[in-house]
Amino acid sequence: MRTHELVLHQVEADLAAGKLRLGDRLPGERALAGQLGVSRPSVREAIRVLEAMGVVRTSVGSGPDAGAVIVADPGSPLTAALRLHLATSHLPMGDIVQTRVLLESWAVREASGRATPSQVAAAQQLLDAMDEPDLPRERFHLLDAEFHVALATLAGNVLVSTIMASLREAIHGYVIAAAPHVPDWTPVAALLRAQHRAVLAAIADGDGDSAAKLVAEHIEGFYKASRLG
Amino acid sequence: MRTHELVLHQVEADLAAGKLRLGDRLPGERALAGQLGVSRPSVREAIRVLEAMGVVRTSVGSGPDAGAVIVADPGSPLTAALRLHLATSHLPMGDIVQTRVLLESWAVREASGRATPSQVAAAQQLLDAMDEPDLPRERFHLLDAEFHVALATLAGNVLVSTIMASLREAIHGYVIAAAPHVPDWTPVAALLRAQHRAVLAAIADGDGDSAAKLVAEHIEGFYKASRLG
DNA sequence: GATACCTTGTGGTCTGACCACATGGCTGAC
DNA sequence: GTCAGCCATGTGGTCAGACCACAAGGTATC
Repeated sequence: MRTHELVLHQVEADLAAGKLRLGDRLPGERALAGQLGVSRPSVREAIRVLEAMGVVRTSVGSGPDAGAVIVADPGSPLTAALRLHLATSHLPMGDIVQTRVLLESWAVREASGRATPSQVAAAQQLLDAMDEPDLPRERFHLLDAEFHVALATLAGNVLVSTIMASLREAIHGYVIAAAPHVPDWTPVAALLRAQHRAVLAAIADGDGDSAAKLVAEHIEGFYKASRLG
Repeated sequence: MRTHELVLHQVEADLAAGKLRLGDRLPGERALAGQLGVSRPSVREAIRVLEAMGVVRTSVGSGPDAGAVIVADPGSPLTAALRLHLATSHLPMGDIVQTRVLLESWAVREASGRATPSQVAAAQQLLDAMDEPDLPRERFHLLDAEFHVALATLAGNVLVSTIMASLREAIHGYVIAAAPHVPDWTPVAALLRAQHRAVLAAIADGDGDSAAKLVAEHIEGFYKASRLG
C-alpha cells in the first residue's frame, strides 16, 4: 500500500467511526504526518485526493477556518470526473443526454404533487428572469441549468439532484461551444421558454405524467437542435 | 491558481485537444515538472488527483507499461466518492436505494427486446453460479452485484451502467455489515434467486414493463429486509 | 545460445527549508 | 481606557535534492 493511501484509509476510517464530522478540521499537515509516521508530502497527496473528492476544503492562513475542513460536496468531484472523461472522448454525449432524460423525467414526476407553492414560485422566478430581452446567451443557459437543477431538487433525492447538477455543469462548455449550430436563436429560445413554463405548470397541477413527457421532449429537442445528442 | 492545478489544467487541455489519447503515457514526473516549470511534488499532487479521477494509472519500473498511462475508468472515482460521502453520513442510504430502483427499472426496460440471446445466457450463468449450495454469503452478494451490473450494461448506456456499478460497490460494505439483521438467510436467498430469474425471463421475453416492475420490487424488498433502506 | 548480471529509467518516499497568507494578541499612541 | 497599528505564530504552498524499490532490456559471461 502506498503511503498516501494509508493516510486516506485512516481518514476514511475516522469519518466512518464518527471521529471526524462535518465541519471538523483535520490535524495540520505536519501533525498528521507525525501521527501516522509518514512524511508531509505523502499527507499532502492524500489531502489532494480528498479535496478532489469533495470531502475537504483547504485554506491557508490562521484562525478557525484555516486548514483542511471536512465538507460534504459530492457534486464537484462528479462534475470534474465527467468533464475529464468527456475530454477523453470515451463518454458518449448521447449517453449523457439519455441519462438526463431518465433522471429528469423521474424527478419532475416525483416533484408533481409534492412541490410546495413557494418552491414552484421560486422556479417561476428563474423563468421570469429568462424572459428578459437581450439576455446574453451564456446567461440564458446558466439560468436554464439552474431551473433544471431546481426541478431535480424538488424530487427530494440528494443523489439524483447532485448527479443532475454535475451533468449540467460538465456539458455546459459543450453547449456554449455548440451555439454556432443554432444560428436562428430567437425562435429556439422562445420555444425553450414555453416548454419550461409548460413543465412547471404540469408540476404545479400535480400532473406527473405530463410533466415527465414534456421535460423529455424538451431535453431531447434541445440537443437535437444543438447537434449535440 | 495553485501549482498542481496548473498541471491538471494542462493535462486536461491536452486531453481535449487530442494531444493525449487513451493508452498514451504522460511524460515522466521529472520531465513534466521541467516542461511546466514546477517542482516534482506539484506534478505528483496533480497525478494523484488524475489517478483518483480514474484518468491515469501509474506503475513503477521500466518498459512500455511503466509510468502514468491514460485510462478511461469513470467508475472507480465515482465509487470512491460515494463511499467517502456515505461515510460522512450526509448521503442518505434511502436516496441511494431510490436511485438504484430508478436506474435499474429503466435499464431492464431498455434491455428488454434489445438483449441478445448470448447476453441473456451470460447473465443466466451468473444465476446458475448463485444456485450453488453452501455458497458463502459474501460470494453470493458479489455475484448478485455482478448480475445487476450485467443487467444495467444490457441497456447500452455507459454512464448508467457506470453509476450502477459504483452504487453497488459503494454500498457493498454496508450490505455485508447488515448481514446479522437477516438471521434466517436461507429463505431470503431463495426468494432473491427466484426474483432474479423472473427478471431475466421478462427481459428475454421482451416484456419491459414486467421486468421494470419486478426489479423494483426485488431491490426495495431486499433493502427493507436488510433494514438498510 | 542461454543465463545471470547490471545499467537505466520509472514512480515512491523522505528531509529540510523557505514563502505567502490570515489571524489574534501585543504594543504603543492618544 | 480605548483604539489603531504592528508583529509573532501557525497554517498551507512550494521547492530542491537525495535515496530507495522496482521492472525492463541490454550486456557480459559461461
